[in-house]
Amino acid sequence: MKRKYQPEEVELKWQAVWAQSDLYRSDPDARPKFYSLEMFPYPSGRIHMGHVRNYAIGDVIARYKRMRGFNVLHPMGWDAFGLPAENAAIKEGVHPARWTHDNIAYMKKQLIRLGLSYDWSREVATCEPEYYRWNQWFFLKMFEKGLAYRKASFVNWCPSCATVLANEQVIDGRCWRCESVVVQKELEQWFLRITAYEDELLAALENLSGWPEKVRVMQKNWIGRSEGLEISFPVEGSRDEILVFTTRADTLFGAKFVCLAPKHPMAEKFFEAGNKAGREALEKIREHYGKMEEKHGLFTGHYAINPVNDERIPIYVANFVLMEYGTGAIMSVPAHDQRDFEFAQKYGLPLKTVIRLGDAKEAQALPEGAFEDDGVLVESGPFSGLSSAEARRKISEYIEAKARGRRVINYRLRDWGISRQRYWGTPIPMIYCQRCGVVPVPEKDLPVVLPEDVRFTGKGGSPLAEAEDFINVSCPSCGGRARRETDTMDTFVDSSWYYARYCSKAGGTALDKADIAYYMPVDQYVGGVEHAVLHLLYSRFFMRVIRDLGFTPISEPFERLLTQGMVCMETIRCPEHGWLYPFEVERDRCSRCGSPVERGRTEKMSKSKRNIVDPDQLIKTYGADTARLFSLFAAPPERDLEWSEKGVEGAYRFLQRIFNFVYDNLEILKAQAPAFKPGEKTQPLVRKTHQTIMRVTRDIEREYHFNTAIAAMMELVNAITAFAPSGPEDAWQLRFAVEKMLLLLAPFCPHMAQELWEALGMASDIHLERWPEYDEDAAREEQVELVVQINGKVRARVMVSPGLTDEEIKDMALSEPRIKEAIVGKDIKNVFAVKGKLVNIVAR
RNA sequence: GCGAGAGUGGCGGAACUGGCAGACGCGCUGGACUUAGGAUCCAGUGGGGAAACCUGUAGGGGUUCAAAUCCCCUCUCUCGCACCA
Repeated sequence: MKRKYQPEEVELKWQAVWAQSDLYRSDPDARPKFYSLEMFPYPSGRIHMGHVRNYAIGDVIARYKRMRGFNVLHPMGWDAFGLPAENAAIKEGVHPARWTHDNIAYMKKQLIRLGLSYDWSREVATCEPEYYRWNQWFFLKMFEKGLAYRKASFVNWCPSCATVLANEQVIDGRCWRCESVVVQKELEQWFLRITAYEDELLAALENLSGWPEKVRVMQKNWIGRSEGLEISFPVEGSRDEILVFTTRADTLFGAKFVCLAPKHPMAEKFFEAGNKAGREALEKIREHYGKMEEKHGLFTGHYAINPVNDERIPIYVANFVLMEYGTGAIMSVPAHDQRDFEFAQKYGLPLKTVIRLGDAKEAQALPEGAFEDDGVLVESGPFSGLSSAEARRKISEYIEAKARGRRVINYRLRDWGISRQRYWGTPIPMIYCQRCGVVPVPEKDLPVVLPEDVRFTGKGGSPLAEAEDFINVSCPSCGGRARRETDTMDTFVDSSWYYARYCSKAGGTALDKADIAYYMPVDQYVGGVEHAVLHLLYSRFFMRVIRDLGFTPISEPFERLLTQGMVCMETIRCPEHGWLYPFEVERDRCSRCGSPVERGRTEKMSKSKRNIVDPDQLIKTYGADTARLFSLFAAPPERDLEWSEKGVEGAYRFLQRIFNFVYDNLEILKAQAPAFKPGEKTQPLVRKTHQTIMRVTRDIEREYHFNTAIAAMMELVNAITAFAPSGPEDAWQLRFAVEKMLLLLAPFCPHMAQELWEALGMASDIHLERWPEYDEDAAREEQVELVVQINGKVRARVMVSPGLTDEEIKDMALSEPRIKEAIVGKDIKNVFAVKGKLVNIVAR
């Protein structure tokens, strides 16, 4: 009775064995370590194809490195705090803890079903007190070091729900629930001083050679370092001064007005409480602040003095000037800055050209816009004639010498506001005492546990703010009545150090120094580009805090980073029913109304476009090995992947062919000794096997190009199935090829490889086997094709033995009859030979 | 607008430092086995041509004995940033 490939049967069998034998558990030992990590998921309910791809990539790396003899740490956990759990509580009345734990249980089953080689003994869920107590501990340490502090800051506020909204709950400026217009409200909040590390975070990017250039550039822009000059502009008729920041000191002589941010203290001063009309006008400008729209300005009635030429220029309040960057005030040079140009146009302000391109003498027509490039200075007093770069230096020196300002470096990066007016997060371990002020929770009192018994209404403040038992405490310092902080931490705090927690099982401390020393840093991190800035930057920041707390000398958490592409699929629309799921289409028609469907463009899988594949369905139909194989075969990991049902079937067919071949030839294969005969290297199938090992190894090592590695394996399988053994004498070649092929397949399709490994009579676990070695001599072809070109066009092909000298192959090429014929009557100008495989004859 | 990346058969994608364009898979065509084929196996498959041969990697120029690959210009697409002074 012939055995049929039934993936579910095979896969469940081995998953049970692996779980039972703890096969993927890692503990420090004498071997070199390899830490393979994928971004842990938010437990949203079910995994999606993006997860499948992400974890398949990480799993191949982990399994491959394990076979290469590394002690591989490959953990998994849950980014378990977050807003959706709270939304579910509001909408469906399920407690966030319950919702989260149910989701984790389901998703964990899904991950196990994919055959991923995790060490589950290291699983963490960030919503467990055992985890978040260390968030609190890190927070206290940072507070001690001045890295955590409190200041007023704005939040999104829905006046109707009387609650704070996260950015993702604000849709087109309106509340996601009631559609009221969202306003900005100022609250006291906690910040982490990431800016203390801004220089280091920026400089170290240069050395992150294992990271994609793209991500490094994004972080660099995010940190946004710029060198410039701070200049004091005296306010006419008063002792006040306005400090501005500019990177274009060379345009200083062209400054025609000064603009203040609406919240600038001087704006406040210019429009004092008594000035009712002025106050109203100022409030109006403030409403336009931070919005990407037309520029709005308000003349203050005051003038500033340009320190280089004593020119008297008006002071405005402008909505486009940011209080958070630089000094909150700018000098405006309308001729050389587009924004200032637009502002000047609107308010009829003059402009003055002080930079010209090269030797252009004639006046350049301006109305089109500002000239923002560097050039040569004109009408700039003693600095006229200098280049922009020189002028920036000279003018800066001049300003500094006159004590009117100083050179400074500004960063776009702001401190990290971590306060969230939410329930489902880590409580910030702080207490407010009327007598002692802000008092940290003593370390011995950690964790500050999130109370379970709270109400979720979606209205009013955070549910914590109404939890009286939680709020009311006695002050740790004076023992008097005090209140707890009710804000919780941004969940990015949780994910900023989880990778370190995985390798540290110690219960009594945040991290175990010895374990960190062994496992850190992460050797390969895999995840989506969407975390290119925030998560990855916060993690780099946290690693440095951890370092400075004395846990480790390591600064960078992730040695190598792979950002995988998105999983995309064709979109399908019915003119009547809109977007359709793939299963709603039958023979190009809508299964509900029978209208012909329109096939749209390929886009990222999303529920709203319905171009999704359900991993559960996929695995049920084809099995985990096929799901993994196709995910890895259809594109290299860093590129977008186009999902294709037909392609999945192709992957399934490939596995089926292997399975059928092994079972069809089991007698022959098993009759062979597991060790192959030495000295038989010239056999074609053996050669192909060595070549395949070489290619697969090289493709994995070279940027994890699994797609070409799989293509090589497919070629080998084609060669294996085409091989007809003439008898027992050469059947050993088959045995050899199949055995190696299974070893190569093991990281990609772990169940199939193990099943057939066992079928061959092997007692060992294939995943504990060593990655096969190749022999370059055995891989070398006996004959190679020599391409002969005349003037760059292929004119003949000759089989030659490899290793001939350039002279020898040139001679062979020239003596080839077809070549002789083709060059009759022509002059041979030159002959080029390439590495024994190509000859180009130049003949005229 | 600025920054990054990418454009190769009907499709997904190969081609290490310039050296046979199209590996591998999908689809398609023909055949075999079949009551049947949407199963399996075999053969073919960039375009033109009966063939020799010509032509072809977004478009145009250039460098080179030789260009998908290097240089210049143009076009298209994707992603990121976007009043950061």
